[in-house]
Amino acid sequence: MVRRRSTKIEKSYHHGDLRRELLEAGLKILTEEGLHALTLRELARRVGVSHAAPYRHFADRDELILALALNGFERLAQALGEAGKQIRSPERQLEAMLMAYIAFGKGNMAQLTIMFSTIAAKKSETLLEAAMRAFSLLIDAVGKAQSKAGRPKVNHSEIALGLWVMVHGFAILGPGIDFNYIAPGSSDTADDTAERVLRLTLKSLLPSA
Amino acid sequence: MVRRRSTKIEKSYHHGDLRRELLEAGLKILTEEGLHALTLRELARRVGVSHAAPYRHFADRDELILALALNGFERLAQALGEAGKQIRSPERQLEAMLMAYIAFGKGNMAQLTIMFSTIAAKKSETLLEAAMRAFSLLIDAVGKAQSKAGRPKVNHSEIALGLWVMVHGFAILGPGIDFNYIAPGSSDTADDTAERVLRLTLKSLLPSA
DNA sequence: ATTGTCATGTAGGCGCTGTCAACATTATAG
DNA sequence: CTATAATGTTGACAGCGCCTACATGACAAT
Repeated sequence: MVRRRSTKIEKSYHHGDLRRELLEAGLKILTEEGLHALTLRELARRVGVSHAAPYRHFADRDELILALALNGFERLAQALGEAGKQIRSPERQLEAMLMAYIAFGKGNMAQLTIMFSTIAAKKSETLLEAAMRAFSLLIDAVGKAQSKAGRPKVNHSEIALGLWVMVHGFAILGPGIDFNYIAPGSSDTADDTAERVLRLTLKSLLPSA
Repeated sequence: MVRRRSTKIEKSYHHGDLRRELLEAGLKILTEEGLHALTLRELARRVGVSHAAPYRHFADRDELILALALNGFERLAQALGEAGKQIRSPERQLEAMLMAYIAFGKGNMAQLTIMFSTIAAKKSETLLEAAMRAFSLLIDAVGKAQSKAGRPKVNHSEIALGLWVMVHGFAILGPGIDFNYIAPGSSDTADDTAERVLRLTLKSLLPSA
């Protein structure tokens, strides 16, 4: 009994996969129009159900946002994981992960914002765990980069934390600030500037790189 | 003809200082309850005017938020400026400014968020200038710390940028993340952890510190 | 002082939203 | 096969941003 909407032929009373489609539509709205445009009624409209249907899957708007925040950490972890897939050098791999973080933020500003504002609201332990799962990828990468250089992993979690907040800052500030105004370097993009500063920091923090 | 509300005796048709009071009440709501609670009608209620009165001073809600973002950069610049007032050592002064940024974020999360999300919306040149005014304080501090060490100010704006995005990241992530989970150090607070990581980075980036 | 103009505040209404309660339909377990 | 739980619909309510029409008063020109 197929009732997926993919073929959009059947129109049964029960939708069949509403929660997933709500999340997909929600992510789309969030990405394209921002948090203010993310409304349960618009969501219902897009998916083709009544305005109250979403309440069967999310207690309220906050819970929808929380679900999207969770999805954000999962997608972030995946992006980080794939970033250095075919790079051998651990230092380059770390660098690729950091740039992947910034790229994720660039393409998912609103989601990145809710990811951390939701965490700050401290409503969900699950969300915190998802965040830690993503972050542990960074810690590991720093550790590998250090141990490849033959030295013990000194302060490697502190360094990872520092790098994390740094790329997060770049991701958040990047779209708004004209970095050339600040760090003149012929005529490079915000990404280039971020990369340059990041490399500079990396070289300072882990001398092997 | 005094008609300030401070003594709340007079009740004239015209308020006299509505825009200022709206901003004050708005900042209070923003700080205590967050952006979602910042509504023009609630604002009007608190100040004691009709629900449409605020529209004589702000074209719409976004413009109110923009004004609060501008106010945020002014308060941030002031906080940074006062941070190292009675510290002589340039390195310590820089460090104090960085910690002041984090402290500002801790006490003004919602405002800090709108400051940069509003900048990202690129609606106001004035706002960008205010941001640059605040940031230039950081650049100067880095420059002084470098030149005191007797060496040329190499990359000093890049370094300032790196530090900026870093403390911004700390300010945003700090309230949400349990840093001890990540960077175990007996049992220190998030602030302590931030300070430790910051000092570590500082020492790497400007060897004089 | 009188008057006209303009800034500022008020009253009421529109369409949107989140949320709830009551009801309809279907999946599914026993 | 049938009760029951899960899921979707309808209709309502209050609060919101924002608009228009109107009221009040500050102030400058006469």
